[in-house]
Amino acid sequence: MPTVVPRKMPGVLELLPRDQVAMQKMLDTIRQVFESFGFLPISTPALELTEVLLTKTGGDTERQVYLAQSTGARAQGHEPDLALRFDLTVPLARYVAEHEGQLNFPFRRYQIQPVWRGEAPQRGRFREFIQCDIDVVDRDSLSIRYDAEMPAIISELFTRLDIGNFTIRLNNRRLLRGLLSELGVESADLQGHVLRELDKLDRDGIDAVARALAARGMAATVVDRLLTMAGPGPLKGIAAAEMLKALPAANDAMSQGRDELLSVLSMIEMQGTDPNRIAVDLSIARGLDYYTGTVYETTLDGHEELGSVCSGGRYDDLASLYSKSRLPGVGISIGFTRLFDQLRDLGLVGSASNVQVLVTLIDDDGLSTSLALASVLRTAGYNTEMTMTTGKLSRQLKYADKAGIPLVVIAGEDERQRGTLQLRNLLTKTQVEIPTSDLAATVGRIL
RNA sequence: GUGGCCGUAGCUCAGGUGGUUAGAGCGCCAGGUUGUGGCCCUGGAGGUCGGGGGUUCAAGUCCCCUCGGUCACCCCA
Repeated sequence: MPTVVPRKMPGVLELLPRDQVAMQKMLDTIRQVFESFGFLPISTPALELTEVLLTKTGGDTERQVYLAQSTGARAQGHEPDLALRFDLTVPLARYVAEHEGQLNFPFRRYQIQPVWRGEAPQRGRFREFIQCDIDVVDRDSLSIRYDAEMPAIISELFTRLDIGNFTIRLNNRRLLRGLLSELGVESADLQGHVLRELDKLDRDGIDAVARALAARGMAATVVDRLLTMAGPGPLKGIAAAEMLKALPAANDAMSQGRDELLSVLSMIEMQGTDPNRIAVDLSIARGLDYYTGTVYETTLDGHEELGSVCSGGRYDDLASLYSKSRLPGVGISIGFTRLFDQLRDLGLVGSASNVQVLVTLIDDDGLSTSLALASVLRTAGYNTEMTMTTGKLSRQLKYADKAGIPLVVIAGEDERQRGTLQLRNLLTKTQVEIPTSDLAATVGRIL
């Protein structure tokens, strides 16, 4: 009698095989696009030393990190010295600093791995989820041109994923900081709060944000000027450039940020990226404050409520905690698990088997024939499953149907005497009798 | 970390004011004559009503505690 209820920790996504196939296809597409832009794969261990991972003791981050230790260490009363990675950026920083001497700069890496966060799980919030990250990291300085490459990658990626139209929103944190300091919002703490409120313009509307800012102690006139400049929403093409040029260059940060954004826009145009996919939106800020320049967010048109599905930005120094070298970079990240889960809810991902053919077994005398046919199909490159025990044909067909296997091979006594087989297509409900020697070629024609 | 809602078969849920052997749909299994699936028909398996305590002649139904799930906020992917 079972005594343990089979259940898993909340906040993890576990799929049935047909959905898992769809997920892997999506991951394959992402990887192919990353590689097509010349990014190299790396993989880091799930567990990092706590002294490495938890150096930036951000209060919230620390609260969400899963600590780990061996049972032996625990029995001896030691504090956990290991922790599960909560993102891919900190491990990248450690990786680059550790292997700096052997890497080829500018270093372009992609990384597709799970991360863990001890959150209160809710819809779209997971404790274990896959991130797909790319970053370009260089020593001393990194050209602004790399900032323009990111939207090209995002655009190619979401076009290939074929899940509808999307908008890549750009902003520049330097510009925002300059704007805030021009408005007298100087403290980094207050700036952080203001940027987070600005980020909510989309969701909460201008009035709610104005009230929230006023509650932070900002004067009404300042709030008004801020929302006038940052609040016109996403602007595309000429309108975006004109809006930027009309901004007052009140300080160095503002003019530098604005120039960076303008040059990114001009590079994007040169690359031939679809201009309808690109918008400038001065309200996006990204929560993380290690971004220093360009920032990106991507939303799916018509599904803005999902939030950003691909975000990133430019940072001044990736690994200041681990290395004396100055390592500026720019990168983007896809919260893949959330994206996949939401797309599945919206019915935007398919579900299929990766098994292409089922070879049935009608009677034991046909065992060697069926085994040979399955072998022929596999040699020809088709994913083939074979039924190993005889059973009613109706059951074998039902099995294939339920499993999502499109083709079924039937070779009973009659067919064997004729040197033929039945090839049934479950999708079209059609069936042809063909010579056994034609099997691979016929399957190839159908699939 | 703060606050709201919910816990009855594998899943989604019914079960007025407490009262005989707790139900439905879907799913699952087996049949509907010998080798053709998704439809239909018949039959079957499956629940100590999250757990513990209390009130009562009697509790899935009322009260308390506890565990679990879920949503919003915070923060984020």
